[in-house]
Amino acid sequence: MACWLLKSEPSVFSWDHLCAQPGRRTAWEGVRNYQARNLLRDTLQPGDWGLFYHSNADPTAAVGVVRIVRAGYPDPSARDKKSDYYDAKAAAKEAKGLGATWYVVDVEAHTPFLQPVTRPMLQEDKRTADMMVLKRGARLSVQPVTAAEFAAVCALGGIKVPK
DNA sequence: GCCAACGTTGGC
DNA sequence: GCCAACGTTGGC
Repeated sequence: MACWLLKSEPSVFSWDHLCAQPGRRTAWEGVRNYQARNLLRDTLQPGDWGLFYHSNADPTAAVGVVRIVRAGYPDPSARDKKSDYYDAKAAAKEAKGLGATWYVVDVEAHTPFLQPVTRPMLQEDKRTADMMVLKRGARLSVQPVTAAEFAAVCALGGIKVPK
């Protein structure tokens, strides 16, 4: 069972937005970075855990645990003209049967943290201080997290490590 | 709002 | 294929 950190700007899509979705689940749309795309397409698996992280936020923090509930499949927003994430080139390629460019997984809200685990908290705790999200210039929106880091963040958030 | 870091684009 | 210019991300 792998663990991940999923970044989202709460002004665009927050934990509360996720919880308001039918079934508290959603397709993790709009990732337009090849490295993150590869993880979504090839590596994330149903049953994996994710830390939902609010970037560009006040506070910038991990706010809850999500579960990956569907493995990678083509991102519907890439071919949806009405979507902010529409990608004309990718849509044309997909329409010709040449395969999708962008991928999503489905995620489901599992447990909110009792308190947000803020960036300073992550920096100060030696169990989490090496997390990728804290590195300078770490822009990857889907990041691997170790099981130990995941457990520590859950503890800091005041919840039991889900299993 | 600033700006450093990063990824992508495009001229050559 | 190189690399400068550009746009975006995201912490502060």
